Amino acid sequence: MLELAVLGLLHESPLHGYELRQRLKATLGAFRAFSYGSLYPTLRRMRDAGWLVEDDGDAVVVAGAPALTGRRGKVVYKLTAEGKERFQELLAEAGPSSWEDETFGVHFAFFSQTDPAVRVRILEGRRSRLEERQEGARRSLSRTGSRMDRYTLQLQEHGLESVEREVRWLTELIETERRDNPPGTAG
Amino acid sequence: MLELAVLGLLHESPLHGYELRQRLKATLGAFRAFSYGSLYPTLRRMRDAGWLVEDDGDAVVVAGAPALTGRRGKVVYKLTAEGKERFQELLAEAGPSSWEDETFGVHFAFFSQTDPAVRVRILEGRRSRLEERQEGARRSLSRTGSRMDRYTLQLQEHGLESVEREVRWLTELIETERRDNPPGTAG
DNA sequence: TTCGTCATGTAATGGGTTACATGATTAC
DNA sequence: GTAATCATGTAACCCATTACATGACGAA
Repeated sequence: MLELAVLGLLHESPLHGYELRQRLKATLGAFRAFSYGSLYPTLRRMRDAGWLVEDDGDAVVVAGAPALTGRRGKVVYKLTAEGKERFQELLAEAGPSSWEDETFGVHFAFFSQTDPAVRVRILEGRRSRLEERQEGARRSLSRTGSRMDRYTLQLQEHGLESVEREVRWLTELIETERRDNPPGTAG
Repeated sequence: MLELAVLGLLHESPLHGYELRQRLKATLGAFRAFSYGSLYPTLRRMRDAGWLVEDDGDAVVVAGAPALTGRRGKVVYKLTAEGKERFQELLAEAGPSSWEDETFGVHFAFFSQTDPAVRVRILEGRRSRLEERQEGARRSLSRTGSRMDRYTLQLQEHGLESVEREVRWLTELIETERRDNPPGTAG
C-alpha cells in the first residue's frame, strides 16, 4: 500500500521523506494519512530491496551499504530501474486487493500510468464490490429498517447513499474508459 | 473498536458469535467488515475481562473458569453488569478517537444510548476533522490542480465532494440535536 | 534566543486480516 | 448422502499508529 504510493510518487520525481509525506497527504488525504512511523521504515525496506537509493548530497546509499550514521540532513530518495520495474509490476496486478477501500484510492491515483484494460478491471471490481454492499444495506434496511432506532437508520441511509454515489461515479468512469478505449482496440 | 461494537450489540440482546458477525455486517457493513479471526479472540478477551459470559446451553463459562474443551455447539454471549458498565464508559468517552474514519460509525451506531451532550461533541469533532481535510483538498486542488493528471484530479474532486457531503450531513444532524436538546436543558 | 516548522528516525504496540481446520445442521 | 450454510476457533502475519527522541534552520 504505502509501498505502491511511494513508488508512484517517486516515479514522478525524486523526493525526500518529509516532502513525500506532504505529497501523500495532498494526493490521498481524503482517504488516509500515513505517518512517519510507517514511511521511514518502508523507505528503508525499499532501499534494502534495491528499489530506491538514498542521496544525502554527499553520498548515495544503495542497498547493502552501511547507513551513514550521525547524519541529519535531507535525504533524497530516487527510484532505481528495479524500482520502476516493481512499480509497473504492482500496477499490472488487478486483484481483489486493488478494489478494497484502503487500496483502491492508491491504485486510482496512478491510473494514468496503468494499462487501460487493467484500469477497467479495477473499476469494475470496485463497483461490484460496492454493489454487494449496496444489496446488503438495502436488505438490512427493508428487513429491520422499521425496528431500527433513529441513529442506526440515519447511519444506514447515509452509508447506502454514499455507496450509491460511488457506484454512479464508477459507472461514469467505466463508460468513459470504454468510449476512449473500446475493447479490441489494443493488442 | 470491535469491543465497543460487541458491547453495543450484546447490550440489545444476547447473541452467539456467528449471529454477532451478521449483525455487525448489517449495521456497519458500509464501513467495515470484521472477520471471525478478530471476533472470537475479542470475545475471549472480553470474557476474561468479565464483561460477558459464554452460555453453551449446558454450562455458563465465566471469566477464569476453564474452557469447555471439545464442545462444538452454539455459544451464546451475554453481557454482565460489568460489561454494561464498560459499555457506558466507552460511550461517554468523546475523544479524538471517536471521530476517526474507522471509529466514528461505531460510535454513531449506538448514539441512542449516548448522552446528548456527548453526541454533539462527537458530531462536531467529526465535522471539524472533515473540514480540515476539506481545506487540504481545496488547497491541493487550487495549487496543483491544473498540473494534475486526469485521474488524480478525478480522485481529488470525488474525495472533496464526499467530504463536503458528509459535512452537510453532520451539520444537519448537529442542528437537529441542538433543536431537540438545547444546551442548558440538561443538569 | 526562542519559536515554529522542516526533517529524520526508533520502539512499543495495536488491531486487525487471511488461511486454515473442524464440526453441526439443514435442505435437497 | 452430499452440498450448502451455520458455527467455532487458531496461527501466522501485516501494515500501520502513537509516542518519543533528536536535530537543523529561518524568522521574529
